[in-house]
Amino acid sequence: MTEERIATNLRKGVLEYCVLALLSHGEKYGLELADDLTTRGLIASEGSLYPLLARMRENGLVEPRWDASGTGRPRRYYAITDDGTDQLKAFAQVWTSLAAEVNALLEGSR
Amino acid sequence: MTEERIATNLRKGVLEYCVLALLSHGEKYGLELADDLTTRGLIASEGSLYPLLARMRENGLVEPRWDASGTGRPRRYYAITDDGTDQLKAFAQVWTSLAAEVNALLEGSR
DNA sequence: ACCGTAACCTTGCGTAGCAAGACTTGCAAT
DNA sequence: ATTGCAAGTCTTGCTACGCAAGGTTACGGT
Repeated sequence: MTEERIATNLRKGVLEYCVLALLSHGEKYGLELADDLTTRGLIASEGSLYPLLARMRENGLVEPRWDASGTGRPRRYYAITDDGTDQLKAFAQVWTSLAAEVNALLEGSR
Repeated sequence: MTEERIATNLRKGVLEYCVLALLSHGEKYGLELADDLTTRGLIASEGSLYPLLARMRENGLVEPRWDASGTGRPRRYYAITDDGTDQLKAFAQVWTSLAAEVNALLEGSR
């Protein structure tokens, strides 16, 4: 309950870059990303991911590609773009310094 | 520009607990908190802090006290409550595991 | 024909940070 | 006295994002 609320707000702003980090290893499709992120505790449902992927597509951070070669419904594979890679680097810097500040505060409060 | 947008979203959900952590050392008043948090890069302006303090007050996480003994305008000092201390502990756990996941992803993407 | 399931996407909602500025109070200089 | 300034508190309007729930498309098994 209360911990879910905490986690929900923590995820804001982190998720987008976790997707980029995952894609930096190679392309993945939607549900594959969703399952991975759910396992890691970074999303609560697909409802967070698909709107996010749409935004990232519009902003040119990822490049989608339909693949209907397999069986079942066609999958949409996403690859990271150069812009996405740049954003990922920028995020890593901001994250590192913010995480350091938060850790310092938490350390000090014990 | 872009880094500010990144930081803005990262701050969501972190700020409330950074305030609790700061108050766990002893009570502080509004602008004192604001200056400290600004220095640490955790808020961009007081506009984030005062509404947050109002929410935390309503939720019983902090206990305010007017102090007009000194010089200048009266200050409103905030102290952390038992509920606030509990929330801070809960946050520390959620934060630690989420930060570990994010760090793992960033490590892996290099 | 029907159902389950994988995969994709949409809608409506609540929440939280932010910029900008309003309001109040005390003090100091003219 | 009056003006100006700075410290301090709070409000308004905006935007962005995660989420739950549900809807859609395509295939395979019975």
